[in-house]
Amino acid sequence: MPELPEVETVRLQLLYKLKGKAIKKTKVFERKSVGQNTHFEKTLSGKTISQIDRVGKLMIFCFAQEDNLFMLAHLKMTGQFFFSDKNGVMGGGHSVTKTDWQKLPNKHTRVAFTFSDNTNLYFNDMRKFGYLKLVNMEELQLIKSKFGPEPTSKNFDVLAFSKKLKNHRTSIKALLLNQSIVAGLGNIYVDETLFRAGVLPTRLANQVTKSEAGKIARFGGLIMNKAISVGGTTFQHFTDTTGKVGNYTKQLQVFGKQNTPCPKCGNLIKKVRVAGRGTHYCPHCQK
DNA sequence: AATTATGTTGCGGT
DNA sequence: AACCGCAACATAAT
Repeated sequence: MPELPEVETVRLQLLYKLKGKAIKKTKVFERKSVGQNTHFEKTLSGKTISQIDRVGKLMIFCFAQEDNLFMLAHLKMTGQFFFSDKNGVMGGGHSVTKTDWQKLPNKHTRVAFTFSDNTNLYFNDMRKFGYLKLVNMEELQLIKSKFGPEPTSKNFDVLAFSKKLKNHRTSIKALLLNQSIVAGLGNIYVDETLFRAGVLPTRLANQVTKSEAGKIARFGGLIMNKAISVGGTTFQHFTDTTGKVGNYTKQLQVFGKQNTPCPKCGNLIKKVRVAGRGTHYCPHCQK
């Protein structure tokens, strides 16, 4: 589930915990989760995490004294990270049940790292869609170049976005899910954004006016920044080390609210299938 | 018990 | 090129 706000929340928590730590040992339980790379463990041995960046929903681990090695981490639908030290476990990813973190590693643990101070990082991923992948600078640049701008960015070019919409005749929902158009929105925040902007998910992208495109961009950024500020929609953390507790779930207006009254007009929220995804909207407020 | 849904993305086919 | 549908996989809910 993690969309941009959730990934950003996880990134910040991991950065706080992992910056400066040297990898002592890596254990791969599921080779598929590291792109079948048989040198994964050896390559990371002794490397010190210096930074964690992010583009869209993709995290990018950087290492000290290494300008040509990066570890990409994509959570896809069910990926999670857990960090454990003598104080307990902290986790981030999709929603978590007790058994996920009470005992680690467990049956969903795909990769485990032990650092030189004997703290641990676990990558869990029930459905094995997510991955950790080692790349060089050239590969990283290529991957980065495929992402569109993020609506959360101050420099987001609304006019360029509006013009881009004119080139497509698929639904606005499908386009907002396309990470090469705008990066970071997923199924939940697309529905929330279109509700706030008053635009039906089924509207063809090339029929969206400049004014509506502006609203979509503005609300998309606003909603995701707000979600980041409260720790995302589905992120749960357990031994709270930062003092930040929060959950955007409470602020959802339409997602998962089918057959309940619209918060603006009171008509019932509908759920249909658009672009192959469950889609929630208000038939009265969205045109 | 079989079917359907789930937060993502990349692929192959039209 | 743009777009659709589905596959990747596991689990919970209907």
